[in-house]
Amino acid sequence: MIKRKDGKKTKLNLLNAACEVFAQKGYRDARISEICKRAGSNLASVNYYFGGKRNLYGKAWQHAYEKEKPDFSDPVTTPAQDRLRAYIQALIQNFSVEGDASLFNRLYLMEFLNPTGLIQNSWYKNIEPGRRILHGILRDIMGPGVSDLDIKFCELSIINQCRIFMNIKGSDLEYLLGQAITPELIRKLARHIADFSLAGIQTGVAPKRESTVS
Amino acid sequence: MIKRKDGKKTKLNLLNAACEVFAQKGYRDARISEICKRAGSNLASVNYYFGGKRNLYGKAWQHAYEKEKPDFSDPVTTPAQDRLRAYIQALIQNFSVEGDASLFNRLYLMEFLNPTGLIQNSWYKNIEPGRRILHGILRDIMGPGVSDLDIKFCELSIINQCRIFMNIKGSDLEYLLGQAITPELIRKLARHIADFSLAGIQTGVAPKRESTVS
Amino acid sequence: MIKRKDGKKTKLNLLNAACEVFAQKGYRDARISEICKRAGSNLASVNYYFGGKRNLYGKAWQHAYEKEKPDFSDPVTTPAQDRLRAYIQALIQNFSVEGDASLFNRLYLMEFLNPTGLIQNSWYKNIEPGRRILHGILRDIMGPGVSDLDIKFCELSIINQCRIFMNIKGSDLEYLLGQAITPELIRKLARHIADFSLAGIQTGVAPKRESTVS
Amino acid sequence: MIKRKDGKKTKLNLLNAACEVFAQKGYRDARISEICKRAGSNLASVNYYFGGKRNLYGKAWQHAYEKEKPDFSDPVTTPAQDRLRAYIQALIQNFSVEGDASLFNRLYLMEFLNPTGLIQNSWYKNIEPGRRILHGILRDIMGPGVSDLDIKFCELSIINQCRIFMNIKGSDLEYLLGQAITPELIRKLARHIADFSLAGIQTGVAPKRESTVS
DNA sequence: AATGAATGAGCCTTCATTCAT
DNA sequence: GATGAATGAAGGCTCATTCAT
Repeated sequence: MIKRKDGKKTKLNLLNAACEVFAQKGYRDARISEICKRAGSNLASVNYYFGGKRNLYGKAWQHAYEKEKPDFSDPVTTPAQDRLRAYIQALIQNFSVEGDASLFNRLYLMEFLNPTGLIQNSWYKNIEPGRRILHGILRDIMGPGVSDLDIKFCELSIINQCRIFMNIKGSDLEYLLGQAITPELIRKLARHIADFSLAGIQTGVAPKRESTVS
Repeated sequence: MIKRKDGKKTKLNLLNAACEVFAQKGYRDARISEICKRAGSNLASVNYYFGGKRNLYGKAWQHAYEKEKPDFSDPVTTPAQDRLRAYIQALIQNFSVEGDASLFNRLYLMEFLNPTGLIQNSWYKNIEPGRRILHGILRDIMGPGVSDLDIKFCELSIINQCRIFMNIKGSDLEYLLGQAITPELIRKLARHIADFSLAGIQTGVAPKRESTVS
Repeated sequence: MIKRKDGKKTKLNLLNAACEVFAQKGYRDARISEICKRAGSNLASVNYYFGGKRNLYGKAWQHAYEKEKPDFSDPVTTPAQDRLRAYIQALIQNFSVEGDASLFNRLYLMEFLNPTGLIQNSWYKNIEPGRRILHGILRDIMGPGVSDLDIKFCELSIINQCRIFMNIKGSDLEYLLGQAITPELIRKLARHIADFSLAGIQTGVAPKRESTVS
Repeated sequence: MIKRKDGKKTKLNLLNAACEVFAQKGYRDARISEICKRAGSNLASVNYYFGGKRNLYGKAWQHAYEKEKPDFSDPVTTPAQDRLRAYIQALIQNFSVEGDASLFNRLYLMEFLNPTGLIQNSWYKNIEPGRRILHGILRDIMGPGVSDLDIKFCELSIINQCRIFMNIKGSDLEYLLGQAITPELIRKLARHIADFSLAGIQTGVAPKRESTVS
């Protein structure tokens, strides 16, 4: 069963294995020997296909993002508030695959903590597009009279609420909430965030208190 | 020949140096040689005083927390809403020392990503107390009729909003907001979070919509 | 798609590329990947055509010698002293192609320093023939009364003088002589060696001092 | 017998072992594992003491030179011709330690063939001084009327004659000469070179033929 | 006949730790 | 009590070679 025709497959195996191991162990603690073992390939294959551990890390990062890219493709005809709910739902799901920080999010934090310099412009390429969609939704809700900064503050409020799973271990979250994390609970949480945020957004609209005015 | 008088001082130097290096490089990339050099001590001193790199890491974690512990000691007589504003202010300041993720927060994320098992019960000992205070404030605002889960959801919404600096590089944040991060901007942000959250909290109170009811 | 028609050509390309790379980098530092790239052939072609790096090295050695074999074919009727001058001229040119040690000479030194055992009897096969010619010339000049050892000493004196370029970098030689190495200078040098040697040879002739007599 | 006090000794052992192994195998083929084994030290000791293989190579080169530095310290009152004989004797001995190319000469050739760039200015620091002495001797013999270039040509003629052992294996030389290489033979050879050269030198003097005049 | 995919052996280096002082 | 010398373990990478096509 010694195959010599699956160049693409082996590469993909390595990529997947790398995502898991890098996300689990971090760049330095990740052993290419383990990655190769999981991918069922030779120890030298990482160098052969990617030219080294560092390059593999960069490719794995991108690969993980592609796999988990959230889908925000709601028709513009949908009411803005419903679009926001869908957005939050997608985001929180994205952040909470498997209950713990998802593959990509772990890699994102890794890069945040120990920048390798191998992920060039990740923010602009990967994060920014999704944020722009949120910006559009918020503009629709808040109206043209609101300043861009106020909208951006709301973006941050919403996105960071959705990042629960990025900053806390599933087990700790369960301890805190006093109950197991079920899909049902996550849905409940998404609804809370949406309600909470829609109310918060109103603050920035209409009567326009002195709130964010210096 | 300035020897033999600074047993405690050397230990403290090591601790401070360790905080910096661990926070900067992460556990694996941190070199005890660098820590010792910064502390102005001998290469073997880490082993001598702490018995190894792993133990030093644990101690450094605690040390960093003590140094940055936020102060939530508002008198209970203060109106709950004002206490919440103060709480948020303290939290965001804690998270944003120097504009980037603070020392302790970096270590917190490190431990989150690569649990060493050396930080036993850190959550319960260090994070939980502060959370209980927030819980109390929210209970005061929302009243006794609200379920504990609803309050905890609000806790999460608030805390995570304050964690902005934990998940994004200062430079990326500046790009996003379109302006430099000044103390003034941070105050503005804190005010936004307070306003946004106070509005969001109301959702969970009074008319009690079907919100968090499954 | 220019395949399957150049078996011989590819082999020759490999041989030439190998000479260059081996001479430039030495046996160990030479990379067959580079040889193949220069030859415009496949990475596996070396093994296919030559059965491995070691064998290729041996073939390249021979190939380089054939390409630079000096021409000592002066008619025996020419006066012996003129034949010596021509010999020296040929030798020094052979050793100084391009101003630096020539291809073959580098390979010769390589093999001298790190015998691979692949160049069997190189001395006897390649060097010896030319030396015999010199021996004949010297015998003609010095006469039948001179011992073979004395003649051989003169051979060595002459040959080694011609080996200037084998032991010193062109740039160092220029520094030493205080001028650029031009064809003109090389001719001057050849003339010096001839004059110098012809005078030296006389020592071994005639009056026969106690010189080389133990 | 585990010693912890012989830092200097271990370093010296490594240096000596390195000279041997580098001279024997060349830079690339030399294994630091073998060097360490010969020095009776740990595999990591090369990095500890020298910071890597490359640095060790540079130090070994210098070390080998110091060990074999020829002694040309004849009083200036000695007749120039005798000083030349002594010089040649010293040079040929230097080049022929053990019958084969000596340690330093092998390293010299290695560097000549595969410049590492680690031997900075070695030529000027190590080779040049000895050459200047020869220059002085020749100037004394040839008189002030002779051009510098003519003297330098003679330098080259002499030095290269002495470099016999740098270019030919001892065994090949024995084959060529038809006898074993004994100290007696080497002395005889030195005498030949001196006689041969002294005669050659005369060419460049007195009547000043058209010799080196283009 | 000739090639590109894939491999395995081995080397240099790093670095936390230990030992003798 | 504290230090500098020295070590052992292990990891990433290189590269000639082999295999299946």
